[in-house]
Formats: sequence, structure tokens, C-alpha cells
Amino acid sequence: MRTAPTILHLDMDAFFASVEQASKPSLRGKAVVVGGLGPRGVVATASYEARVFGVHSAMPMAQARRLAPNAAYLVPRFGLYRSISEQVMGLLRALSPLVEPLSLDEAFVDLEAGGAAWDERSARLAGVRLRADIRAVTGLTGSVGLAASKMLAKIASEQAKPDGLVVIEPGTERALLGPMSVRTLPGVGPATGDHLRRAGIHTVDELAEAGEDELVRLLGKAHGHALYAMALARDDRPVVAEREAKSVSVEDTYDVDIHDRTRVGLEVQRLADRCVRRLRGAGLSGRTIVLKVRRYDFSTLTRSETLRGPTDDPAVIREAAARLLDSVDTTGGVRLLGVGVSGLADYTQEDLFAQAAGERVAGPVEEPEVTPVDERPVPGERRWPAGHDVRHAVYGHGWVQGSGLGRVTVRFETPGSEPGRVRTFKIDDPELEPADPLPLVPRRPGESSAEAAPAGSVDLPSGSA
DNA sequence: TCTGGGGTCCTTGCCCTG
DNA sequence: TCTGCAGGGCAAGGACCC
Repeated sequence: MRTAPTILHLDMDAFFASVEQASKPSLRGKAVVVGGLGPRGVVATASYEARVFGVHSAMPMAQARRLAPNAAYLVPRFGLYRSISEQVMGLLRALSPLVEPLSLDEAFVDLEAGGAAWDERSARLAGVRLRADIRAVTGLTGSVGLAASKMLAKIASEQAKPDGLVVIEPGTERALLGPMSVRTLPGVGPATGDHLRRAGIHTVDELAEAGEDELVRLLGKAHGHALYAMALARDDRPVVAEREAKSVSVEDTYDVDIHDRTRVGLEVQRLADRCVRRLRGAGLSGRTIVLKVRRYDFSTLTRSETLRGPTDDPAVIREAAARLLDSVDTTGGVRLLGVGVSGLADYTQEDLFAQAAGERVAGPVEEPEVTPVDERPVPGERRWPAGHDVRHAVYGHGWVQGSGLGRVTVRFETPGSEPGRVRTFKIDDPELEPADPLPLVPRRPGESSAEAAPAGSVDLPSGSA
């Protein structure tokens, strides 16, 4: 393990909620909850103001609404978050070529590999500058952890939250970790935590005292060895810049359980098509087709089938998914269906046949997109998702505060304005149209709009595309 | 109260092959 | 030809992460 705290972990603070607060002045300092708004939605991110009420990630939305009835509830705008994430990742890559993104709002950086830091002082300086740059470019705050390993850098950034910087100096790790709960360690979730608690192990010190053999006995080989190493603060995992995807999958949870077997079949076909689109979009093909079914009682089962060679053929994947469905009992109803492909490759079996036959390989076949009956927009009806940007011919730029009963309520404000006024319109008001999000921080002269203002990041309401 | 979506990795058991 | 064994691929499920 290295001797200087030159591995940096960045974690943006309440990322989705913070982006929404930055783009909507009236929500700053208020409880904001971002997540699925349907009857089975869960919280993706809660602002720190919402966390005061006990709202947290992965909580059912219905529960969040009971705890914080006056919070603003918004649907996620992944396009916008992705574009801001790219700005942040750009700042990290300026520090080092070794940047390992973990999600839109989290990444490891090997500062030493980029020559950005070599000892504690230079690492701390790099962290301070990074936080200032992130604030200047995005208007958002991020927490930084610095340590000699990935595990400790992540624990440090957790301690730094919100809006802080923590350095774990080499040599102090064991004393720091010792009294902490085993749940602090990455990879120890509710199940492992419970398992250890029943064995009388609560803290990292107790984990180390238990010994490697005992942990292997309790948790299995891989997990036992890994956890013992972590308890001793040993972690040599390198920062890896490029990771190849291992699987591609899509899944949908339905607002109401589906009982009709024909409908289940149609949904599986639809998901297979969506999965293929994602697969092709990434230039990939796959060998193993996986069907996932969550039943009415939340029991989940998977069925998989491995083909002779990788494919991205929608007909092949659709048929495999249908065969897999045949082996599943769906009486009682299903709440979730999913289709995935693993065993990925960047060629297909057909490519090989074509090569063998000396044929010219044909380009990808564009399948017509099939929209299920109940997803087709009602003619003339426009949807206004909560939180999405709009533009009104008279009142200018705003965002949807809510809609229903043929009306849509819009608050007119922009990231740089004072909190704005609310007005209500008919949902088919011709002067109202969806708009792209505005940059969170005003653009500097000469900066291209593509860098600062994400394009195409709004899900256009049906019928307007 | 009632539990998303997209992933990764690990374990276990079965079957086939040499 | 039969048996035992080891190893690999596959299938299914579980835990975990953000």
C-alpha cells in the first residue's frame, strides 16, 4: 500500500436533489425529494433538508410523503444529471488520467499517477482546489476523501459529508477504523451485518480479532478473506479507468400487478426490444439471455438461457425471452419484469458466419419501435412531468410544479433569478412548450452551449416530439 | 409502509467431459 | 466397461452498491 494519501474519492452531496435546487431558486433551503412518483416509486435522493424528516434513499415514496408532506417531489432528469456529471468528471481527468467513475456522482482518482500529488500536503491542496473548481463550474458541492487506499478514501469522503474534505493519514487507519461499526466497510450490507452481529461481531476491531479463518467460515471464502483484509485496513486495489460492461438489462415495475398471461408475454417482448436497443447502442452483443420476474409477493426469480454464440438480433432475443417465460408460473400476478443479456462481446455469431462465407457484413437492422397499447399517448394530450423545464411565450422559462385535472402549474424562474411566481395553465395551452434545462452557472463568454447547457436531456412529453 | 433500476460479484448445485 | 474424481460451464439465487 502507498505511504501518502494520494487516492481521492469524490462524492457529490445529495447530487440529484442539489441539481434540482440549483436549477430552481424557490427550492433552495427546502426539502426536495427526487424519485419515482408512481404508487411503487422509491426515493433516489433526498436533499439534506428532507433528510431531517427521516427521508432517505431507497425509501418507498409513500413513506417519504408521510414523513415530509410539504417537500417538493420531483422525477429524476437523468439527461441533466449526466451532463453535469460529465463536467465534474472532466475536472477529475484534468488531475489524473486514472479516474474510476462509480456512478454519476462518485469517482476515485489516483492523484499520484497524474502527478497531481505525491504527499499529504499536495494531496490536500489538490482536494481543496478540486472542490472550489466543482463549485465554480457547476455551482454544486462535493465531499472529498483522501487516503492511501480506495476503501479508506471512500470512508473519508463519507465522514467529510456534506461539503467537506477529510484526509486519513497513513499510519492512523487501524486506530480510526477499529471502533467503527462493521457496516462502515464497503460490502457489508444488512444481511452480512446481521450475520456478523449474531456471531457477536459489531465493530471493525472485533472483525479483526475474529480472525481470517472464522470470517471465511461465517461468510464464505471470497467475502471472508476480503473482509479480514479490510478490517486490517489492507486494500491494494488499483484505480481502474476503463471497465467493460458485463451485462445489459432493462426492467419495469408496474403500478398494478399484471395477471393476464398474454399481457405478460407482450411486456416481455417489449422489454426484449428495449434491451436490444441498449445493447446495439453500446455496440455489443451477448450470449446469455436472462428473464427476471418479481411476483405479486415480491419473490423474485430469474431464468436464463445461453446461446451458442453472441447475438444482437431482436428476434433471437425475443424468442429466447419468450421460451424462458414459458417455464415461469405467473398466476397470482407479477409486479416486475426484466430482460437482460450477459456474456457480452463486440461481435455476433452472424458476423462469424458472414466472415466464414466471405459475405459482406450487413449493417444493423433497425427494428421498428413497438409501443404497448397502454403507453400510446392519448391523441392531443400532453404530459408535464413534475420538475421538468418549460417555456411560455409570454412568461418565459419555468418548470412544472404539478399537473392534473387538465391543468399544469408552472413556476417561472431560472437558475440565476430570484424565486419566481407560480401560474396555472390548461395542459393544452399552445403558448406553453417543453424546454431544455438552463445551465446551473451562467456561461462564460466563448463557452459553447453544448458544454454548459445539456441538449436533449428532457423527456419530451408525448405528442410533442 | 411496502419495497426502483441498473449493475457487479459470489456461492451453490448440477451436469458433462476427460 | 465401470468407477471415481476434478474441473469447467451453466443456471439460479442472494447480497451489495449507487
